[in-house]
Amino acid sequence: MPNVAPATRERVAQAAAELSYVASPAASRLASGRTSSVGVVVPFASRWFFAQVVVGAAEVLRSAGYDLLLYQLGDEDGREQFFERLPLHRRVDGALLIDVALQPDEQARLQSLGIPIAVVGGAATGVGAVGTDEAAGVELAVRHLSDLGHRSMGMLCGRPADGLRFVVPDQRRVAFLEATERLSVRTDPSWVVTTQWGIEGGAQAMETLLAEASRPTAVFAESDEIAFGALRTIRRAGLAVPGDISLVGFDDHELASVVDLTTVAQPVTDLGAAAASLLVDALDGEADPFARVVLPTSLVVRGSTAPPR
Amino acid sequence: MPNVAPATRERVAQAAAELSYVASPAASRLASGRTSSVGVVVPFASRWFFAQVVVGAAEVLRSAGYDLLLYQLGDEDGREQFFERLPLHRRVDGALLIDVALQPDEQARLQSLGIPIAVVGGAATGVGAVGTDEAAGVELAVRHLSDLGHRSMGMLCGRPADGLRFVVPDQRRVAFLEATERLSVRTDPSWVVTTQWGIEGGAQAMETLLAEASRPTAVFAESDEIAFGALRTIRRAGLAVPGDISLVGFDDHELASVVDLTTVAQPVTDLGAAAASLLVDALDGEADPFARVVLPTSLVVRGSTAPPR
DNA sequence: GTGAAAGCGCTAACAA
DNA sequence: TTGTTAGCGCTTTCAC
Repeated sequence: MPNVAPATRERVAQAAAELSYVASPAASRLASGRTSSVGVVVPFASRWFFAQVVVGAAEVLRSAGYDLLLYQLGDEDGREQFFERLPLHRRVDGALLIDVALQPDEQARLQSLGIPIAVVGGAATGVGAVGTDEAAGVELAVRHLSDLGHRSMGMLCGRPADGLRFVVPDQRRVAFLEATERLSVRTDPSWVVTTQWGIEGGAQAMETLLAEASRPTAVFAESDEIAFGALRTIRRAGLAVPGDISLVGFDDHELASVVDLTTVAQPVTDLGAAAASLLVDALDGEADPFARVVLPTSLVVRGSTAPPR
Repeated sequence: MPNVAPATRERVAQAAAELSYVASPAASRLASGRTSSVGVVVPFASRWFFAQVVVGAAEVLRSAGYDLLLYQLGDEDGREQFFERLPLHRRVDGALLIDVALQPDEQARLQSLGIPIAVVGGAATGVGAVGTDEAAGVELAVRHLSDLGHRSMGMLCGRPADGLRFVVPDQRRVAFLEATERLSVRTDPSWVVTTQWGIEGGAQAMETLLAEASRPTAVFAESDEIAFGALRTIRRAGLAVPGDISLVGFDDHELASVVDLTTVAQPVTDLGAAAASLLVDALDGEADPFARVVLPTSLVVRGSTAPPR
């Protein structure tokens, strides 16, 4: 309605507001084919990293006028069901996957939705992708320890329960092996232990490592949560951090400061915001829907690292 | 289609599955007036407690066939906008509010949606409500300390940033005062310090408490996250836990075991699941939509409490 | 019990 | 430009 006096327009808008009239989303969706909502898919909604990313995405989506439909994959069964039933079908205009390593068939299934897709972590083709510079971050950790004088290092890697696949863990393990080699730091296959993701996993992994005949003077944990578990094991074993073992994590979890953990910080909320922006731009047809964004990491030195004895 | 041979019915279903046909949600919504989705409203999606509750709710909602629309209030501005614009309007069949202390006008606004509502934490009338037995939980903490021989106790309370209102903090503070009185434990207004919610808030609150001329031998923190911050301050002040001060938290946060914190555990995920069930039942017209569920707490004794010196 | 038809409340294409 | 109309794809009601 272009030719309407501003005053009239204002009054109409006001009346609408007072009656709290809003166009029926259902009718609008049916007629236009647009849902004004995007699906955000996470393996586990409660894990710190995912929750942070969701927050970043939520803010961007809200101000762009999109509703946020949250889907939690959960265990392997849930994951299969998700890709089989595709509950996003016809319900969202776009999808945002957080740290879900897409198998080829899963990706094909997803593409069959015919909607723009963005991912955080991982690098599927044909989708927008944002992530942190994993290799650089890992190098930051290894170099820090190396600079302190550590010549032998181990690593604690996480493998999710129930066979769920992620992509970031592999990237970090590979980066660790490359960085140690580049810096001529000694490591050993028996010092790179993989267990279940999370605190309990980290605790177990460190138990395994401590049970080895020899052990490194420093340990890099793939995530702060794994490091937290490792910390618990080390302390319960009567050893001191950093006296007996230096420990570095990855994430800069909000509790890292409480346990005085040196860690590689990544801009977690920004990851979600960036991915959501990518998606929103793609939905507006305003941008390369297959863009790739890499965010930087930084080292936060706290009290869990020191020169070796 | 009642009179269809089972075999035929099966074949049709299979064909539908193969073509991955699903009824258009938009059309279905428009025709039926039902959206098959519920709105879940949280102050901050990334805080541990809220994320846990959302997970509990998500699982129940998913298996009941409801989509989960996530709304994050954020700061006071966001909250006002939410209640003014009511973005849930005509988009959801029901709403689940997590720890949002409803002002009378806000509740009225919400009721104007004309949909079933359930809340976690707090006890608005005319809605389904689930919560933990706050008073009993606080008593558990105070009694534990009292049993250890502590005759003086302080408390660290959280006040959210930006004037956002919650209801649970007040309940816990009142319960603390009642419990200490009942057990003849000494406390003091200057020992009950309220600051911003969270780790940093807890750290500050403990600084304030340590600056007092006299101080209690034990401290109860309203939440584990506040306790984590307090722990950091105590350690940085060169004091020992539990040597100099005993500390008890509330929640049984997944990291409580890492810092060896004695705490009052509450079934966080169950809260979300119970509230979601309440809502689903109300939507099915199968239950009292104003039901009230109270879940129990339990004491988890770890290493942050001991008899006073 | 079965099938046809009339909306649900918008959007978009079209005619005026 | 502006107003009109034909769907969008279901659900539900109402004849049959």
